[in-house]
Amino acid sequence: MRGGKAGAEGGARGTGRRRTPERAGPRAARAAGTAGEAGTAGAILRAAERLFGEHGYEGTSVQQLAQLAGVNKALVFYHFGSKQQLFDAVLERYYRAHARAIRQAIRRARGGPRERIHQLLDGYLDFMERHRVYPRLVQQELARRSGRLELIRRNLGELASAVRTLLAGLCPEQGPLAPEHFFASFAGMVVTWFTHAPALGELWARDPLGTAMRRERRAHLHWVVDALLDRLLGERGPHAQRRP
Amino acid sequence: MRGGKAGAEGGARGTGRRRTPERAGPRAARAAGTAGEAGTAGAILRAAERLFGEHGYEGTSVQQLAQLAGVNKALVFYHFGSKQQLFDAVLERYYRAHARAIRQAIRRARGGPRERIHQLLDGYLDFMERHRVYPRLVQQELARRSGRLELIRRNLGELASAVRTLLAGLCPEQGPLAPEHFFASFAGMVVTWFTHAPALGELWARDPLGTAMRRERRAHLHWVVDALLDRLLGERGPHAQRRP
DNA sequence: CATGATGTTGACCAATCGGTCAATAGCCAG
DNA sequence: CTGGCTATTGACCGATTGGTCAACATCATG
Repeated sequence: MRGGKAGAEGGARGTGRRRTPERAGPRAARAAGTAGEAGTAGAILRAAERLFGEHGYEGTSVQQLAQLAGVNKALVFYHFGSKQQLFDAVLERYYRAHARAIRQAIRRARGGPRERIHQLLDGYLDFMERHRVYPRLVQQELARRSGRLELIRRNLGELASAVRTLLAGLCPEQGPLAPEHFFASFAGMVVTWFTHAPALGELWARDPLGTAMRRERRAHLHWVVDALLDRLLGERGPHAQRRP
Repeated sequence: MRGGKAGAEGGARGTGRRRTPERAGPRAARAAGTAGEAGTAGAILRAAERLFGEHGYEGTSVQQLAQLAGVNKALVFYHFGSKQQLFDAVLERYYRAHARAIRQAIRRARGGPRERIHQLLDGYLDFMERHRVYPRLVQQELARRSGRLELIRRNLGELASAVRTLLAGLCPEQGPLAPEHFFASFAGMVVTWFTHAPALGELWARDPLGTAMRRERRAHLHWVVDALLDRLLGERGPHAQRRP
């Protein structure tokens, strides 16, 4: 807790302004549209996406935010109510975009289970490549105390249930080969590639986010998908588990 | 940049103190020992490990640090010079412990390549389970501007080269099946399990860090190792690549 | 006891923090 | 032109930030 009235309550000083906390901007951000958000609020939002993604919540000041957006600092509070609510708005936007991308990838998927899984992976990778600060944002939110976990859960839930549906019948429902583990494994393999990109680049003297390396990574992940699916299908037969 | 002289330079005001920045503590932290660090400096270090790991660098104040350690705030600067240098000390300690654990796992490994790989994975998991804030610390450091990338590279390098040695002859040296990709994949699968634990727990109503789930996860990862190795070995034969 | 190094303390600093507020600019409807 | 509404501004607030400093405690050695 730092600065300010530390609670937004307790004021009611002199003027009759009752300080309704639900206000938070010009009529709920322009009809709550999913538009590209031109104008002042949009500029602030874009600056927030970048700075929160690069420096984290605590590492970003409202001053920097306003400066990058090219607007007055007070406008941030006018349009979004508080720094925390601005952060929530940024997360919400990303989550919506992510969920939309996942749904689209599932809807467009064609072919058998194996092909559909490959297409879902491609959709996931596409989204990550288009929104590179997103995994960092999520990770930083996870690290924070009393983060908006329900937001994350809602969003992760969409992807997780998609994976569970796709894997239905291909793997056991419980134990080490449950869909949850495969979901966590692939999310991990994809996400860390982006969050650890600076260190991996330093280590290999090749930019992991460059075109060539991204394509290579994609091929690697598809190869892993096939390897796991083959073993999964093989084990449904007479094969025994290797490491009990 | 926030507070203070904002540069530690340019002072030289009045007093003759030339402000040698190399000072930073009581003769370089008690002979630079790897000891358990009892005493004031140790208490500060332990508090720093916890708070930096939980709230991140920017999210932790020197005040909180000193309070948790039960010492005066000024002592933090006396023993470690600055907040940044304290953070570096914490990272350095973890890196040393990590490198030691990796070396030990490699030295103790017995059997053929497959068995050695399994044992290295176990060693990696053991370390992560014992130091749960470590992956968060690394991630937060990665996200920060002008982080100590060389520190991370040195540490990641040790593990990466171990993986490369173990995989030598088992996989191509370049392309989507290069050791680097397998290294990144397994690091990702392990690390995200810990960094995303709160969200995954919320999602599944089971604690990913609980004993049962940790054991399950370990079994899953060993299964993945076998699946990938089998396919890798199979492809060295007459098999063709599935997805060109 | 005197001395000097090593630890420790609380008061203090400028800068910055998130947030508020009265004044105002712009604009459209009446 | 006049209200009334929204958007914008700059000055301002108390709290907290990382960091400094002179005074002081502690203690082994001369």
